[in-house]
Amino acid sequence: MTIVTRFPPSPTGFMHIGTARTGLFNWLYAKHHKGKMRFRIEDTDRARHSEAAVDAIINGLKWLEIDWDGEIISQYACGPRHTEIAHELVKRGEAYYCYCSPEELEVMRESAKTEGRLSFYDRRWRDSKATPPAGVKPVIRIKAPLSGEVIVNDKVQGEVKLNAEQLDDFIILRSDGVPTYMLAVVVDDHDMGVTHVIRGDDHFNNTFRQNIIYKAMNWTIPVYAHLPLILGPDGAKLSKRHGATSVEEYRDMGYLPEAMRNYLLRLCWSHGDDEIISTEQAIEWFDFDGIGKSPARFDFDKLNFINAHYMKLADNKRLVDLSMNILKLSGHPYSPNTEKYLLSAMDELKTRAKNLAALIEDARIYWITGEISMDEKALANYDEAGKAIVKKIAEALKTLTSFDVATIETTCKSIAESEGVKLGKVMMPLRAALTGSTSSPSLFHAIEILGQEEVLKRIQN
RNA sequence: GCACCCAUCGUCUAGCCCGGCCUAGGACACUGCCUUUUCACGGCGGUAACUGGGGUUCGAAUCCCCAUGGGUGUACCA
Repeated sequence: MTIVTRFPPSPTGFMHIGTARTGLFNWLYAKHHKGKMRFRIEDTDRARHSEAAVDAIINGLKWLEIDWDGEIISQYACGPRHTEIAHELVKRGEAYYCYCSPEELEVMRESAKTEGRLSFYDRRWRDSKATPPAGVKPVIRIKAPLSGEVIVNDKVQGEVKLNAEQLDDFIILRSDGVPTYMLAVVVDDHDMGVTHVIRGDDHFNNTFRQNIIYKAMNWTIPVYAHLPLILGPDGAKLSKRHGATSVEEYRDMGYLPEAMRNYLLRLCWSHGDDEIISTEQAIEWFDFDGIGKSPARFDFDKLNFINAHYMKLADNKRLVDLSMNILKLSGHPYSPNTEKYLLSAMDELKTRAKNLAALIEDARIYWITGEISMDEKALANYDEAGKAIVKKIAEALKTLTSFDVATIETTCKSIAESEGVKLGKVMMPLRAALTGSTSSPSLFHAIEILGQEEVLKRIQN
């Protein structure tokens, strides 16, 4: 039997980090078992629907380099089939029409609340022979079991039992004829041949309800795996106030997709002491037994560490291209030679930064143009004595006939010696003059990369 | 409120299912030293946890119960 998982996001306008994690796990599980992952857009909410929102999800997935099998299915487009099944269920005696008004339901809901019951609908139309009220469009409700225990077998959570009293005869077809989510998911998953449902734990309670539909249709219940949720650093639901929550934000900060995958994988899943896990290894190792049961907090520090690791491994040209995008995104004016400089300096730059936005910041010496504005610390280094030293360096550099790292270094060191100061006393003013800051990559390298003419011009300014 | 789930360093986790090998391991973060033209990187160290209380047992992080804390769900949303 081929294993079929699914990725069913609802188009909200961006791709949440939790959605990405679920997608990754579905993808890894399918890959591990040489199965397939289907892609379905849960676009039944027409009010919120937009093509741009769908694109955001697709782009997010593509950026993460997660692929899927077959066409993208629109849940909305499957509406007629959902309706058909709803009526089929009525025909089979597994569902029925309910003519309750919103007011009636509100009364039931209130009394359920005061009595501390979870289910509230009193099933008054379940086996009613009464004449339906005129002019009322009914909903269709499923017949939930009246007593006993309902059991969900979950690959992560284990066997979970629920008393049938907790279950309502929930609505599967609204009065306007639009199917509900509960019905649509089951029908789509069945029609798409989904064998394994891997999703967030927030869906767990739905599972009991969805199984009622599976049973009523006599369909095979899929294997379930409910993943613990990803929380914010403070343990509360991950939201915007914690910082970036969408994958595109991480992309734009210059995180690498392979790093994102590795980090997300390690939330709620482990393989012994392994931390750095390539996608190939992940596919080989991924299975349900490595998934933990408790929710995990999103930790930006660890993501940074993982990203820094993958940046060191990444191809220089690729990093230059990505950095240029980020530089453009930042809106800073930059030197026309930036790309060339970055390529020469990338070996060093990529070992220093946690992400590409930080890399660009660190690499300012390679892109700044015009007058350099110094920060406070730089200014302190660029005092009268500093200025004098920088002037001396400029004069010395001017006379060099060979402009390489070794010669530049020797030149600077001999100036320090003749001045009777430590090398730092020479380099810091120069750094201030060249970068406007007190931290930068190795100046010897940078000076070589920029070239004699450019460096002298900058010192002049 | 009710229902379900979870509970090891600040964080991610190993160990738990099949009690002794656990004076609880790894990683991030933090921190000390080394390296160093700055800031980083890197190398070598350090601090730091079994939520509490009852059982069961010769023995419990590991099994059971209760408490507490946290999460999720409770729609004619998805």
